[in-house]
Amino acid sequence: MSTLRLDERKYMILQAIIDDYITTAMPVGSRTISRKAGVSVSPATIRNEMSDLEELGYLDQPHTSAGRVPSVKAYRFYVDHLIKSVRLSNVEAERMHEHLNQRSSQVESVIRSAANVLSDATQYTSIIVAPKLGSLRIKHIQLVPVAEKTALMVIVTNAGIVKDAAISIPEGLDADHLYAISRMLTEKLADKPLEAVRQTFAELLRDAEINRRLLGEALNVIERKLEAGDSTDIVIGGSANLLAYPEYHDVGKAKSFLAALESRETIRKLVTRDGSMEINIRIGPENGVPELSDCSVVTAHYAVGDTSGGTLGIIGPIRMNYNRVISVLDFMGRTLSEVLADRV
Amino acid sequence: MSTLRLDERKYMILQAIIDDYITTAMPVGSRTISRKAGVSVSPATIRNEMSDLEELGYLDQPHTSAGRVPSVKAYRFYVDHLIKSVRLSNVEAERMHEHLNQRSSQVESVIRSAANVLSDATQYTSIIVAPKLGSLRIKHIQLVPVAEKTALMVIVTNAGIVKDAAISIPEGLDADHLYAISRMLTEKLADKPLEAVRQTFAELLRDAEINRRLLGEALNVIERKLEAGDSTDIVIGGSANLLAYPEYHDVGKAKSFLAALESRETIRKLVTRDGSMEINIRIGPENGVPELSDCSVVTAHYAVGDTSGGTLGIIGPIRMNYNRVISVLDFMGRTLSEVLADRV
DNA sequence: GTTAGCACTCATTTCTGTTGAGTGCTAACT
DNA sequence: AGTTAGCACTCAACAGAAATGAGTGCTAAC
Repeated sequence: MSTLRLDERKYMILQAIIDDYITTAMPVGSRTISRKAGVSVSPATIRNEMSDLEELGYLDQPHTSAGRVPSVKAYRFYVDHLIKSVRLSNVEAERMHEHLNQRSSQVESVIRSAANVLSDATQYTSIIVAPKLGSLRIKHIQLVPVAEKTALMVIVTNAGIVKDAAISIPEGLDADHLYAISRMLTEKLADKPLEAVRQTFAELLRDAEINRRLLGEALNVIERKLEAGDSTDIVIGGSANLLAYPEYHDVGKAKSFLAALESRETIRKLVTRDGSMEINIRIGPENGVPELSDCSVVTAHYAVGDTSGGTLGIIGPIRMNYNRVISVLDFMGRTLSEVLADRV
Repeated sequence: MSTLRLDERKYMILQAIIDDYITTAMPVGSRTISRKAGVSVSPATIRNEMSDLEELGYLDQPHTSAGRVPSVKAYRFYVDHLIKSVRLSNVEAERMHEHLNQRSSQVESVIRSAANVLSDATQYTSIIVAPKLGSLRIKHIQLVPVAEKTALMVIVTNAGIVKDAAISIPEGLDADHLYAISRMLTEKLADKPLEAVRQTFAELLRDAEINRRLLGEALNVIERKLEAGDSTDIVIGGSANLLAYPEYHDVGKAKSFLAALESRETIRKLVTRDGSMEINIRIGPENGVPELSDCSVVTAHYAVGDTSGGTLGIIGPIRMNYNRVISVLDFMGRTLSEVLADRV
């Protein structure tokens, strides 16, 4: 017996099976495929091919007398070789663009609408991570006393993103002192990227005149806030969308999916991307979160200015419409970058 | 036939039925009640009483041969007359307290954990609205240029809450000007409540030296941000929790519930409270949101300092455990006020 | 006023056969 | 050698039918 290989016809059949399964969620039988336009062989022949594809690991059979279902390996092959980029219709592109633009120019709010647009357009669940602030620059720092021994440190960056954190005030520093320190920090740190900030701090700490406790705490806050984007900056849209699909008609599954979505930690793991590929696709177990091993995650990237950016993504059933999702993400990534560009 | 009245025994039976239905979600039959401790009459007698209660509108019968189910009117009566406040166990109170305290002192983050604690403790869905800022005081205002013609206006209030909004810069104002204006605004507005702010602005606008366009826009932003708490300040916890209850085993219902939760507008309507009652209970249709007419909403209030505060609430099935929910909300309201107190 | 007894209702469960989509294999055909 | 028709076989899904049982309402006795 000769070694099985994926010839031209097997490609075609595999693609037909996946396409059909993506829209119907039902195991695909040989007749269905042979009836398809462009296929001119009998069901029996298809069956033989299917049998080969199964042996090769591209198809699974739920039980003897059901049709075939694509395996994870099949989807992997599909997105690697069979994806054809679909252009969005102009009218749809227009509508998405509009939805993003009409809102206030606050970054937070743009991202929130983007999540809605994304989940509406795909009918899956969308995830958007606010821009990572690492390579952004500080515009302004202000220490504002809010209580006896507590001040609020407010950091404004060039992308118009504001971060704040409580910081404790050492003995003997009054409001005027804080004000002076704010001015000094703003002056020294303005327009510097994070790496330079650290160095500047090192220099400042050598200066005996300045309160070290306060400075240390301040640096700490800046690093924490700007480097490892903290937990407030993830927006999820359309979490209920997936319930429309038959794979979630089991309430138990629906519940565990939604519960997983509630953990910021899980989401963060999901959208952490390996490569710097334009579009990142993780199919089923590939996403690394066991609770979501029957979901696929597709992520893309958007830019804020040319220094930094964030991630946008879609999470849906493994049999998701990858073609469409990729097109939408690609378009949205660009649109988002565009809309946020004038914020920098 | 004498007019039907709710006598002592009917009270008891009604309460028993509601208690049972709350835990089992199954129509309650006469045998079940007569077997209960403290009841010493036969099922037949209970049936007669039930029949009366049904005529009075407190019970419904899904179909002839099923047990009885409490009506909305019954729940109303229950919460108005039959509620007995349950004290939380010390160990539980302790645990909740701990969960709130161990987190960072950022208001946002405290509220986020509070939502989680609340939904965990009740196993329903929790909603927390960040403090309304109306009666808070401004601590600091800073205009930070972020782009050619755009500045970010950052407002820090005494509760340590930071609000920001983009604002356009009129021609001919450079960074130094903005800085001066920030100083001036901070000086004039610091520690003033919103009502006084409006007046101060009126005075400032009379002063010809100051740029009116900018001031007008600034006032606008302040009012919008501080008065009608904007859409970013609602946190929802445990939205998946309700799926565990049989009333949501129908995926359609689950979906429409979750979809309703996604609309900030809907939520805002839900937590807008009529009276200034300590605890506000709206049963089923009483909550005013048709999509959620089979949910009950219980809300309470927490304080930030003694000037202002926010709302915390629970949304769950009509047959929710009101006793427990009320206790938890009451405790959490106090705890939250306590935790946030040192922020002012 | 209370309760036992009984006929009746009706959702739920269980069992049964039936249907039909689909497979795998074999033998004939090109 | 690859393709296809034919056929026996598998198995989930559907549809009744019968059994179950929780529950009611009514009546008559206590």
